[in-house]
Amino acid sequence: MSHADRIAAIDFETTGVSPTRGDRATEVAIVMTEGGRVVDRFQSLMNTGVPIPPFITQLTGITNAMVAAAPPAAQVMADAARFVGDTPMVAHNAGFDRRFWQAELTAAGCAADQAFACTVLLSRRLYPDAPSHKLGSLIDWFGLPRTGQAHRALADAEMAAELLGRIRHDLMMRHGVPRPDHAFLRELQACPARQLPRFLQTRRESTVVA
DNA sequence: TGCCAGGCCCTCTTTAGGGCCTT
Repeated sequence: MSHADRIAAIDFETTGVSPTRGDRATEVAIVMTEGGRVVDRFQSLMNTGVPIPPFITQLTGITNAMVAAAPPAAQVMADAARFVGDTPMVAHNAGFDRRFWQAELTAAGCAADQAFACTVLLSRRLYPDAPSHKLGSLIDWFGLPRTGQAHRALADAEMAAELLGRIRHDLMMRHGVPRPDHAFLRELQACPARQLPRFLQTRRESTVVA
């Protein structure tokens, strides 16, 4: 399997939704996939010194004591950046994780130029009849396994990787796209829903000709 | 507790409003 077939699924736990308003990451996890298989994992709590609101602790189970005992955020992010390298990434609601990825790497003095694809946008394209496009709801809807504690970074990154696998599987088996790589996923998520059938047909035809 | 932001997406739209999704 070629290195070019790698995609890294990432998930952050944070103190809130807005890094521009002072929210910081509390935990990051990255699940490395290659040809649809999980080949490596990265996970760490991180300490930014920013207190975690009580309702966030209730949601995630991550306490101020836990992050106080964790390595500094800059060290964790430097390790995460090395782990990812130039691998393209995917996240569930990628705009959120991309903002924290960029903000935390910038704060750590690292570059952050990885491309992101979004499993929310892809799921809305491919599964418009899903009752909900929340990560856990989609996992349950597909009957995919839940591993670990929901709303912890590694469990959510694992679920995002599973959802990505399901998306690529359906693109191949149901839509006839032979190699739904990261660049294709980004084209697909940007395609207006109305144009989706034509987009997929064009992809099939161009692949057959090639 | 759940607003905070940002972006997508739908509609009773486009000179707007509101739901969804992430924590």
